[in-house]
Amino acid sequence: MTDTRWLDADEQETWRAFLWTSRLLSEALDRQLQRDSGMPHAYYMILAMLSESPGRALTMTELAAIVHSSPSRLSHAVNRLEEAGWVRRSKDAEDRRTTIAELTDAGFAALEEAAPGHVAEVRRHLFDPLSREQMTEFRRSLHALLASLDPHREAPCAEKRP
Amino acid sequence: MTDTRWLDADEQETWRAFLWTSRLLSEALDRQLQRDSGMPHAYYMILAMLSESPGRALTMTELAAIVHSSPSRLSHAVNRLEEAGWVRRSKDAEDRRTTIAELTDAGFAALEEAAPGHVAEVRRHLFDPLSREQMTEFRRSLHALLASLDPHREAPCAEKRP
DNA sequence: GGGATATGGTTCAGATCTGAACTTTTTTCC
DNA sequence: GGAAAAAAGTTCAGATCTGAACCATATCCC
Repeated sequence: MTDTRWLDADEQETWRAFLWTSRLLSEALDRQLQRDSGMPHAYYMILAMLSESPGRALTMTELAAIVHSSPSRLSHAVNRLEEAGWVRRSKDAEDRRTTIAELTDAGFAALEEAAPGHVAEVRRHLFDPLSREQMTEFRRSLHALLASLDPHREAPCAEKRP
Repeated sequence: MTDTRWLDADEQETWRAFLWTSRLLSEALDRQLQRDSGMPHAYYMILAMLSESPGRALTMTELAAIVHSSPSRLSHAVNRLEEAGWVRRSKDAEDRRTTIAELTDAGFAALEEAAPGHVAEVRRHLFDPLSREQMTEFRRSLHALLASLDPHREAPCAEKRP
């Protein structure tokens, strides 16, 4: 770090716009979900990812990777979801180290109840303001950023190669 | 909410890419700042915004607006920053309700120490992966999103009208 | 076989964040 | 002038998150 190359005006502006956009969006989603369904966005994601999995179940490690959570955070979150009756833990018979988290029927119902409002909020803030071409170009840029942020491509939003 | 319009494949992909990008970026910044300077990004922002203000001081309300923090969160954060000796609180003589937060010399020094590494991280993850044209287009999209997320334009990254 | 290492998860301690309640001071408005 | 409302912050209680330490099981490799 000999000689810092500071951000010029356009870069500053872009950086702050990105910061504000991501914070405002995640706050809007959290507020909507908390208000209408009594769960933070992180918990919604857990339910959603489980619901898309075969058998509506995943090991804790798989689930942590998909929702990008630390083992610790996920463990706490699943504790709450289990208290709510939305997820059930069980031990794997093959490998007794691993814990399987399974979406309960009540959890699936809660997710179905929450989804429409959540999707509407995402659409309202993320897609309604952008034209289709803008969205495509925007996604291209995000994938370029992901290449740097996630060099091993662990994120479950792999770039589709044409 | 009669009939939900779900996200199509491209929208799903865009939405997940955005989620991952913003989370990975904010984690990368937090990790770098915590490791090299012992502060989370939110605290860095407070120091940075104070340093750019006349007299390196702002009222708590002004500061909360600029860094987009709730009054409560800001109050907690300034407690920590005061314990670290980086910020000093004082009462306004005119309006005895308001508290003024002022960056100390030690706080300014800590900021100067932290800035190069932080800027390098932002540049590395946000600007190196994008061409200049991509960045400009990306910023345009962000401003379109901000129009919906921040209808009263409270964010300090006002769209420049040509 | 059996110790060293790796893997899967949880727990612990502590930091941060959230929303609501509260205190103090100022402004508004008869 | 004085009660009611607003504004500025703080504090309280509780939720969530973080990183490190920890336990249990499984795999590796002589």
